[in-house]
Amino acid sequence: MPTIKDIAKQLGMSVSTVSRAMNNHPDIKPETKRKVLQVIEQLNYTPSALARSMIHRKTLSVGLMMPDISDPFFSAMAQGVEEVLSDGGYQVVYGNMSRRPDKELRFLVSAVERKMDGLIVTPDFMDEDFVSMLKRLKIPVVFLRRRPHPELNMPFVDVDHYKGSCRAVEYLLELGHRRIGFIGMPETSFTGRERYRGYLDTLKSRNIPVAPHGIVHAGRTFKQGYQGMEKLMAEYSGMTAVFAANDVLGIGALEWTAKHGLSVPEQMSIVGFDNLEMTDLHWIKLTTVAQPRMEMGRKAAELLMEMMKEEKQTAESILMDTELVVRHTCAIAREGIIS
Amino acid sequence: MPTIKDIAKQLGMSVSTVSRAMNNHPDIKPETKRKVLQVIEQLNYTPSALARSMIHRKTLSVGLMMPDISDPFFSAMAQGVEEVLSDGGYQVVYGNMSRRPDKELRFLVSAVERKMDGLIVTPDFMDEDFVSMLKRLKIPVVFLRRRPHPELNMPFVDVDHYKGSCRAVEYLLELGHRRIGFIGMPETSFTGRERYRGYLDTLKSRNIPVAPHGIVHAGRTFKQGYQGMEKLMAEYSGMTAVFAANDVLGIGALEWTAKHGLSVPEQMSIVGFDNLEMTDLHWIKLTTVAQPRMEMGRKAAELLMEMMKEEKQTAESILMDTELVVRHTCAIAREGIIS
DNA sequence: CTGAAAGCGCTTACAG
DNA sequence: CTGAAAGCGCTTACAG
Repeated sequence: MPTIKDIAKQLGMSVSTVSRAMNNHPDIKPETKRKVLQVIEQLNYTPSALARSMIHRKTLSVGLMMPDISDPFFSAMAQGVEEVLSDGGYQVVYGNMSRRPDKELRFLVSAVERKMDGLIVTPDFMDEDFVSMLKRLKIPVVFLRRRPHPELNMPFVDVDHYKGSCRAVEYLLELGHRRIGFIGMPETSFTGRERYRGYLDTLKSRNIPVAPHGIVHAGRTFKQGYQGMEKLMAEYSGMTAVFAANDVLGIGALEWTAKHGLSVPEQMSIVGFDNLEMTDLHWIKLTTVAQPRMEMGRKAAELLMEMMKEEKQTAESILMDTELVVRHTCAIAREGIIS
Repeated sequence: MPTIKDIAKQLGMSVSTVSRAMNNHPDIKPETKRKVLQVIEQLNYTPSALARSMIHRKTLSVGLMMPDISDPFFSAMAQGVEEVLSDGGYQVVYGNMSRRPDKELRFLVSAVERKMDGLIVTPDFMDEDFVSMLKRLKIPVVFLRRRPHPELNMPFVDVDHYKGSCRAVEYLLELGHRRIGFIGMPETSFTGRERYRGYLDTLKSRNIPVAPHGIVHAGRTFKQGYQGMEKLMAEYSGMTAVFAANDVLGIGALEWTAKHGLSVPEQMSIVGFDNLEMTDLHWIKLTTVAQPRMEMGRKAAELLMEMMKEEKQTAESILMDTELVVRHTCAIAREGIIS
């Protein structure tokens, strides 16, 4: 690969002149510039971004830390991030954490070694090491679909899980349901807790008793949703509706009803959360709460670009709204208001 | 951020000594090394990968060009790539092409500017510019789920679409089907053509006439699969089975049967291709052809690492096998052998 | 074992 | 307008 020296030698000029020609500096004779550009073209020369980065003290690269890119939820966000960043001239260096804490740390180290200009992170483990590592980072960081540790003065972009969850439960209440079961994600996750809180608070605000037997913290898989539904059916008598804290659980619950001949929505209403692609399949048509996935990624990227441009370490967080997507898994409660 | 000079100054040593201490060079007094490491720790110094890369002439980064990361098919491959590369000490710089030719070109330019050590590419557009750009690249490149242009002496990792497709059609033949419809992807794609060829050749090899009305080149979406099925049902009389060239089309076809009360597999057998997650859903259970998605990504990464290590520009391509996954959408032809 | 010097491929004041 | 020189943050022969 030719270097700037080769170009200069070929032309019998100094490297400074060649440099000026490529960076369209005003102090250069048009004729000279033309000649330089021609030789550059001819020799197929591409300037080294490494050398430039050393001088300019920026690399035009940003790191994107994702738990699991093969999860459609994250890949949509990643796409949003990539689109706006690449339009802004940045390269995204993507790291798949496979939900392992050591990889998260390693990624941060790599980010400082490689002098990345900014970071968008969706960490699963915010332990001490991670937080302290982040604290001494000198570059802008935005959290995506995660909330930063309180000690970290960093912005986030997320959806209002609590509000979305309240809306889902309200919808069931509007349909006349009173005995509403809950199939939740692990309580260890922030998201899981927020959605659970929405369920609880909405029932309480309407003075509807919360039934301990109506709540199961199942997990994240189809199977766990299925088992959760099974448990609720066995233990929560009179239940006419279920709020599943995410679509995968909701679909698992639907599988249970399909296998056991319980008709949805006639005998059982079900609402999910996330609006995954597959919820719109003909056989599923799950009523659910949509999150603007790609849009979140975009917003995070825009926020980061702004921070990088203005060299700010923080900015206003963005809490986005969810939307209830009504499909075919909910109906008016047959027994009317039982209370 | 401190530099190596700061460390040296702090210790009253030369930068060479500091450098030797970090790179565990043998020519250094253990005591000195200890001191250096201590100050490094204390000042929280991280050496610049940029500076190192300039000297070593490698960046330990590789580019990954993907058409659309939000497609579960590609995201699984990307994950496989990322896993082995990051274990090998490489950073993957991921580029989402959004199926746009200009982005593909830009990505290649960026790869040479940034001195990436290697490239894994899944291009959608292999036009002249792209090929000539690739031809003058001095770094190893492996094609993933794509075949390189014949002028390019580069290896690929892909699945044998033709064979997989033959197997699917053979399976239907074994079940006694003779009038087998085909819902295909666009003929412009290599994959689409290969799978089509498998269908054609298998029928021919059994001396089964190929019915022009039994073939529709639908597209890639659920809707196009649905419409494709509709067309076949209207035009290809006596059809008892359908081979859909990918799962999305197959599911679209299934939606048609479900809506029109045609029972599967009793009245109609359907086989897909890809083994997407959702094909295993309770309501779908589509018999299909599985590709080792993550494994393909892994293999491509391993191939590339080998090429980078041995500074070879090419290597043996890898053609992986598919596997027929039998689920619930196929049954023995009711009419038996019509022929 | 340690330090001074050259060099990786550029850019940018500073002279002229 | 152009060139020589210094410098970005490192590593690596080369002396000593």
